[in-house]
Amino acid sequence: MAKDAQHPDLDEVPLTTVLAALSDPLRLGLVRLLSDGVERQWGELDTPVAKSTLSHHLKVLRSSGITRTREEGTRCYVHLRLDELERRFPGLLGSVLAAEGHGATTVGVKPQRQPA
Amino acid sequence: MAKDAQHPDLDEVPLTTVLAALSDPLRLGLVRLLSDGVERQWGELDTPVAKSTLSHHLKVLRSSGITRTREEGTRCYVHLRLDELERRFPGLLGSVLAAEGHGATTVGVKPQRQPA
DNA sequence: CACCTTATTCGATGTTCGTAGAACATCGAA
DNA sequence: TTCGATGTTCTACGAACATCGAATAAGGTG
Repeated sequence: MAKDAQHPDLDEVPLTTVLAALSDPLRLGLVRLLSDGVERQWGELDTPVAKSTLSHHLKVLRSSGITRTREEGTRCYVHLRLDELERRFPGLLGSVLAAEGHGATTVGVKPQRQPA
Repeated sequence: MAKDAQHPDLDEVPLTTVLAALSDPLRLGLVRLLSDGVERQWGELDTPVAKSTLSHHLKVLRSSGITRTREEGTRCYVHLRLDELERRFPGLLGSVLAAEGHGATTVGVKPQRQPA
């Protein structure tokens, strides 16, 4: 992401934007995976889409204030803005994650080459 | 709606579908208006869109299991499936309605000609 | 420096969505 | 039956979106 790593102030983000971001199966899957609060690296995310597509979806999540991206060298790490989301939309993430039969794409974690 | 007034079983509806339905400003506005549990007639809904567009949005809400439509003569009435939604997605509607700065379109209630 | 890895951006494509107007179907009332 | 009110459906179109592959930029490593 780099240059335009715009992380919006959550107070500026309308609810509709967040809901739209969460209404995509892949993005919801990503959020579910990240819901444990652990920061993941791009490469760890095991999704059924092309790299560029994944990059796009992560950008959507980022620009809607759901995730935060941090870069370290060439690697990028993502994590949910859990606390902020909870303050802005109390209970939302919880009820979203609690739902069964969510149509989310299952996103796994690829064993990543440990940067020693 | 009439012929194909399909009201899906909420258990069959994926979360992503519900979120997608709620991510539109007008639809979210409709849901907010209906959140008091009161059943409203089509004509009562004061929205800034054409009749056909409103019909479309109401159809989306209906087919995603959020609202239920009842027809009486030529009039149609809508109301939220509050209890069912709560059981299926506990807390979801509450947190959605609680959010401030939702980007919802404000939907008013038109004084309706009382069918005496 | 050459090279590999990682992620972004660009161009192209096909799909879905929101919207409106016109035509149609229904029902109730005059 | 004719008219008016109410909704639905059809058709169309531009905007937005999802997707991919190729090209690009930036960091490490040898």
